[in-house]
Amino acid sequence: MFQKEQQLIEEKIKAYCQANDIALAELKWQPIPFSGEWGFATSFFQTAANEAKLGKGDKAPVPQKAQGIAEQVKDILRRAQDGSVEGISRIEAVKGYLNVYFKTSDYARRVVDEVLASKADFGRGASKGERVMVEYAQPNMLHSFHIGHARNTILGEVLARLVEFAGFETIRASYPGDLGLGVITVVWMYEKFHKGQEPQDVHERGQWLLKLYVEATAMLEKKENEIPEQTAQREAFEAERREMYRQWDAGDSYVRELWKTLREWSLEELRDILRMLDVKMDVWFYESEVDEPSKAIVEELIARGIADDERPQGGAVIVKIDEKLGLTKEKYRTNVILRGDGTTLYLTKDLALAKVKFEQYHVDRSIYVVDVRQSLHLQQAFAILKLWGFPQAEKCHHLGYGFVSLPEGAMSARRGRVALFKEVYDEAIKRVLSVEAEKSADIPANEREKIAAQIGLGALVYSMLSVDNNKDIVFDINEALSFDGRTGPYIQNAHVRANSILKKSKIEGRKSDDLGPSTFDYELTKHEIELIEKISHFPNAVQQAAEEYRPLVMAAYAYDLANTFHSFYHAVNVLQTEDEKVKRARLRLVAAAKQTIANALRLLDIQAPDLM
RNA sequence: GCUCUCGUAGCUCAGUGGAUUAGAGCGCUUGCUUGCGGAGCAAUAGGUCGCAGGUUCGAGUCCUGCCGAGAGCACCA
Repeated sequence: MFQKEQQLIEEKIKAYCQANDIALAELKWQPIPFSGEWGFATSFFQTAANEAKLGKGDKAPVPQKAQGIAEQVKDILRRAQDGSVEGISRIEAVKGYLNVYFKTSDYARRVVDEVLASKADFGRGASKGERVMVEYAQPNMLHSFHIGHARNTILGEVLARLVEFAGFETIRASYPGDLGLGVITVVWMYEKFHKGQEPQDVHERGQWLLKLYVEATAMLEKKENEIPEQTAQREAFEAERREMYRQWDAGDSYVRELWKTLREWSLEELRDILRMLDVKMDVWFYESEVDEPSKAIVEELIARGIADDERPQGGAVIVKIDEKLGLTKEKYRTNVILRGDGTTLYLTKDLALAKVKFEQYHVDRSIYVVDVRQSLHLQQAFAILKLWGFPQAEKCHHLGYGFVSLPEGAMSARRGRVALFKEVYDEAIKRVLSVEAEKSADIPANEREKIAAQIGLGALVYSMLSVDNNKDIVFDINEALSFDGRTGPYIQNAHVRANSILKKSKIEGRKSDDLGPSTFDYELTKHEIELIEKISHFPNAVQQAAEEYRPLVMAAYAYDLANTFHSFYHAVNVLQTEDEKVKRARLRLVAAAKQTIANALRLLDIQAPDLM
């Protein structure tokens, strides 16, 4: 926000150092980390170290030398300052740092004016001229959507929002796993034992499919002390399931139709959950549609000498990745891209899909939001893409996320030991409603349900985002749905309070939103200053989160901002401010804070209600 | 055996080269509502940043080794 001033000063420092033969190191600017005044700072430690290495000047320790340089620079800037850098109040040299302070009123006005002028676009980055595809939401079909899938989907969506807002053209892609033996198992169970029994509600039906899977798994699993009849029964079922899978593979129309119907039920549930999470996919890649075309790329890779066909020797089609890359130490190893029987694998399909992403969607960067345990597979895929000659392979990125388990142990779809997203969601609403009944009796009942969903989801979503993506999570519903402390509702509450002040100020006589210009030409309190400072960092937080592909950066920022607002709220009573001019300025500051909190929450895929 | 991730307060986690004093939340202790909403604020207590070396003017942050935890390693996804 203050690049112009920074650049001007930087030029003067460079000119001075050049004239005085000082080996200036790169200037890294940062905000001055003390509250009370604003400005930017840079240190001269590296420069002093450079000087020391060259044996110039006295033998003073580096910190002392740095301080000396900072003082020289300060003097030269002060002398040149008259009118040359507008908005700068003073410059000082402290502990090897050069601190450049802004004029308080100018700084405050510029920050608040910019937020209120840009509104929902405050913090949006300039176009980067690159297209990014984020692939996420790849649940296995017919197994219902659990809390682990929710972590995936939330991370993916927030990442998509971040890169989009930071300035990348963004494509959201879902890749549901709609084939395989696990899927057919449910079809078989349905056809044999449950045809026509399905519930009508979208979510009940989706969850019911998971129950069929659990039932089938129990039926097909070898038990201890089986009597011969049981063994025979089990083996007969197993044979039926395998036969159905074979028929599906052969394109049998009856099995295909059944499969299509169940698959659609499962997709309906997925689409509704995405709607609940406010996720709008641009592209759907179904595993079943990628399967057949992916076989063609195997031939291409063999022809190019990247893959080795060992089928004549009774093997499979493999890629010796390390060898082809000329690596001596094992890193990517060797992997199979086509089974001996000619059927495809996960890797086969991912390679084919990557080709589609590059050639049909022209993506420059490709992000995969996938469980960390698949890290090696994705690294292998990226390495093969590189061998294949795709320059975009360098900009493929695996955003891995840690395993989500339950306090009682790992989730297991086949055992039915899962925390279903919809069930957690319903529980969240229930809990918020009970809090609402106590704290927000004045909110009309029909509004409460909607707000409860926003707050409940806010808690759940934030709990998924406030832990670094590569960390495992033990999903404890009481922690995830906590409303106190470092949580989604805490941030939402800051938004509600800001809104409450603005609303009340209008009721008390103000006609419109227009508060006139901001004039911060009074002595600002510490809390006002900290709030303005925090708001001004939002654009940087957006860029950092997007560049590092780390939703956590934004989650942490949003909490910080809310925390600063809550402190301000308690320390400064806006509506009771006597001086009209000061009151107006403070109201504009509150409006700017509300806007920035709303923008941050939007990036986190969390609603910002006006009441709660 | 090899590869990757991680080890920071009682617990759950931020912080990945520079500033007085390593930060939050939960839990503990104590204050604050006849004040814009207490889903809040303020204060107190709690840390040899796994261990040992090294690089650097400067290391929780980078490198090496060790210890400990988890994950992955060719026809599953």
